[in-house]
Amino acid sequence: MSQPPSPPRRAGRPRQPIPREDLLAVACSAFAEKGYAGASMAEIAERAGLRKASLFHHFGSKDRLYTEVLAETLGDMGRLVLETRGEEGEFLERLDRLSDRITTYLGGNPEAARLLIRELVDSGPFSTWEGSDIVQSALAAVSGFLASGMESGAISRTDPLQLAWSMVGLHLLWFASPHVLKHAVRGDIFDPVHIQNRSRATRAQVRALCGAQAAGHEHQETP
Amino acid sequence: MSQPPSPPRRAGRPRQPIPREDLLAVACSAFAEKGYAGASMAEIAERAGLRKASLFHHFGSKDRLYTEVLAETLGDMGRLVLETRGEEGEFLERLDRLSDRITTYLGGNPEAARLLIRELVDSGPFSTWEGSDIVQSALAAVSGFLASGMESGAISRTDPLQLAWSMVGLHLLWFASPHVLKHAVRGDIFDPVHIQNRSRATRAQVRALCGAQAAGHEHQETP
DNA sequence: ATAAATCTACCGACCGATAGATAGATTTCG
DNA sequence: CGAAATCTATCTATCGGTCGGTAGATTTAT
Repeated sequence: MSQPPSPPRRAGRPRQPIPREDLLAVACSAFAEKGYAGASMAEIAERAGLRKASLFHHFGSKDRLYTEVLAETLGDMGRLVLETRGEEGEFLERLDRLSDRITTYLGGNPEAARLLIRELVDSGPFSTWEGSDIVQSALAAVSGFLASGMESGAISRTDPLQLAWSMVGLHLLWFASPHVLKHAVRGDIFDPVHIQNRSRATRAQVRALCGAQAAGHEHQETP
Repeated sequence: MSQPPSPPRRAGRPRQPIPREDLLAVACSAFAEKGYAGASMAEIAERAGLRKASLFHHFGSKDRLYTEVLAETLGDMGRLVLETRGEEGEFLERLDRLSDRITTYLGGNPEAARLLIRELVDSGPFSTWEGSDIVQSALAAVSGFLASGMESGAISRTDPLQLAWSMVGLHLLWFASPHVLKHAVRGDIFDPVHIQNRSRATRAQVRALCGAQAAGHEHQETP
């Protein structure tokens, strides 16, 4: 599972330093798998192929490393929503686009969903920091997007907040519980085939959840 | 935040021992808030008003304590599903009943949703134990229930697994992220008023998600 | 009834391991 | 040279867990 006494690099400035993004990627995977408390700096360092002290040299503290990792994923998701919300086109079409983008992103980044869901559930030391604002604004953005769909009559009128958060749960939990689903589906949910299946399913589910018609006819007449 | 040198009880057999269920309740709350890795036995003991050594006297190990806590909540949820599935009545009516029961349970047990979602997301040391089977069978039960609804034509025909897991996410995330929602809704989501709101919302959402008609008319004609 | 024996729930003190974090030496790049 | 990146070594705090003991409660023997 690991090479125990590995002196991974010799001391001194290396010919080729480990890229910062690689360190972040390893940390992201560790935090996603074990959570903030469960992942140790030593383990992250070992996985990345350097020593714990070097990790501290780069990031100062575990908090800052986690924050940096989280900000990246959180930023990606936020941008996804904002981008789709700002585009032109019919509402239902953009709603589909949003579902597809989220599924594609979460499917392509197996750590993202777990990392996010952990942060949302945690009441840890990060419930009051800046990242919390990002979550709040992202939630507001989704709610606003859905509300605009209700205004235009494209989807049923309900509480946008409740709808938004149910959508978030619907999207996140699937990709956040790969080992539970591993038995149920036959194989890895991050296989391209399964991702495409999920993509199709979520698009339809989100539409249904929002109270839109099935795909095919894009506008409705109110009876 | 804590009383530092508190000698909570004196040694020797107490006149009134702390009930086991109280210890479990405290542990449940701790595990729900901070996760398995984040919650320490010393902290649980302190919250419960005794010493760490006494906790080990009662439960033997952290693993066993956690297992006991989790088994309780997991059992409750499983029973909920099985019970509703086995009842008589129209499918949509039972689907509503299931939504209501889940919302009532999660709303009445603020730790449950977080504890469950943590277990589902974790790939920790418990992904291969007996509790995993409970999760699997619960998932199968929900899928089977939905499949029966598709057979009878009460809801649209899709992949029961994908639908089931989306439903789980929809239900769990709301009650698992109280501090995120605290800003968005005005107040505590575990207030009876908000629970009732959520109850109404989820019933409608689950129906919509499953591709049923809005509440009111219980059967449909296929055009 | 009462005294001895046992049981139960608790405690303080401790253990090895590991956590996050720091200091200082070393080596290499620019 | 000086800054950057890495190492080894170490610190302190805390982790899960153990040990031996203590005193009130319960049971048993006489």
